[in-house]
Amino acid sequence: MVSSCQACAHYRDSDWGTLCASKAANLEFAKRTRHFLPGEPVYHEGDEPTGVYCVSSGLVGIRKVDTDGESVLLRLVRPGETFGYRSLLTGAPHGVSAEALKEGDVCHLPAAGVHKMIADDPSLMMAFFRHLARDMADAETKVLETVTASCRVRFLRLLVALGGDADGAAGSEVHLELPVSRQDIASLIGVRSETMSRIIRAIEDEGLAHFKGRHVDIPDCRRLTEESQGLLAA
Amino acid sequence: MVSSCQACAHYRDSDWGTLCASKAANLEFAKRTRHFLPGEPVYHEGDEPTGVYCVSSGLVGIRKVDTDGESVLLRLVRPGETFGYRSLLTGAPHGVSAEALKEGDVCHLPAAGVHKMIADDPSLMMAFFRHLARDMADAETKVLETVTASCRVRFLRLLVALGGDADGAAGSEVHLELPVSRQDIASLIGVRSETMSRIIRAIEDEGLAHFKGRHVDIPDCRRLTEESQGLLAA
DNA sequence: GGTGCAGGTTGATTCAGATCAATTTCAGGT
DNA sequence: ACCTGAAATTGATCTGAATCAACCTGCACC
Repeated sequence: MVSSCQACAHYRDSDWGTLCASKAANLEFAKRTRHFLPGEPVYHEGDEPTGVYCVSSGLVGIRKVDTDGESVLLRLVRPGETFGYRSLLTGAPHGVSAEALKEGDVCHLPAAGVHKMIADDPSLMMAFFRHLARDMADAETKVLETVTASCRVRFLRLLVALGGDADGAAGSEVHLELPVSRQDIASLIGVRSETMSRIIRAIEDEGLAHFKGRHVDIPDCRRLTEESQGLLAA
Repeated sequence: MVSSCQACAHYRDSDWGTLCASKAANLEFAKRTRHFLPGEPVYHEGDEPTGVYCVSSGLVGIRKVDTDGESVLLRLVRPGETFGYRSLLTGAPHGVSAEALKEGDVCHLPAAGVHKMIADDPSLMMAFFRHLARDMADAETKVLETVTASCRVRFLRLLVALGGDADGAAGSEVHLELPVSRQDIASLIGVRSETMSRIIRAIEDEGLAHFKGRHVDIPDCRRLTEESQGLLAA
């Protein structure tokens, strides 16, 4: 039942993409794939690292919880993406928790194999560094936005980000799917779910986008992008 | 006028501490130390990386600016700490800016030398990874706090962090020095300077701490720590 | 078909912190 | 000492988002 990592659709641009085939053999060794249902935890904050994880299918969320139970969804981990490598490589307990947000498969690569591969091929360490650097840049942007931008703008920016590389042609229509529940979207931009409802209502009323379940229709992609830059002019 | 890095008081627990002496010789080679006055920029967001920097004395601030000019002080870089390595190693332009917050010296180590040292000794790469991992953990904590904690609590936590490893003995008195202006402290916790004034006033009135310029006296360290955990009970 | 329940919506109200505006304090320069 | 400009304080007011409280869904399960 174990499918090869190298056969994975995302293999080439994953963190493992630069490993030469012979060394990548370690990937398969001792790999364990487990099926997760929405809400199931992969690991908790404070757990000791046992290896790294790679999303095969579905969606994983990285969450951090405050002392008083309040939590924020820090980021999403998509298929092909590796996570949990930070704690493994520093040896510190996990500082965040990971949970399945959608049903899917997550692979677990035990510590020993990962350490061996890193020793064999320094490019892997570099790949993890790059990955972490990208996440760090996102985190920094998030801190800035949380402090300076209104929740409306933060949500619009999220939509633009989810819309991906849609060309910015004026009037171009884009369609996208929210990857998670509205509650989780709210947690992702750091607002209450009630507020999330209201934001969506307002955007709907303005005709900026149309929401139906997790379905989003954006009639004018350009206009959305402009508004997401912040509403300076009245 | 160039003093040796290995003679630096912070050398051993810096990112360079694990380099063996012979390899560390590259550190001195081509190193340039420059004096900075408060407010002077080290590099700007968008600049191409030219090497890494190490704070010899003084204090450096890492800042990120929004499209509309609003900015946040993301973190402080203290003497002995290296910064700017992220962009150098990923090859991407700087995503944040760095500026001197206090007068002092900052060393610049050109790209070539750094790459050579990393090639010679993989432990250096690992040290940078650890450093980045720590910063990432801090950034994640900051995101969570900004969303869930009041600005009062955020400030108290900053005080506790600045107080460092003061033992938690009840009633223990601690004295500390704010490293930067109140404006910058405000920017660090993501509030307006007016709000900062009011927070300090309130804390002063409660007798939690006494402020005089950058001088802070904390009569009961334990109490401060408790309050910084969030004010659950009324 | 109900029944339970998580996910989502809507309204009324409150409140933390921003904003606007006016001073006051303080450090540096001449 | 005096002048100047930046840093800090203070007050009045406004507002975005949280909070509290119902009330709708749709959908899994008996």
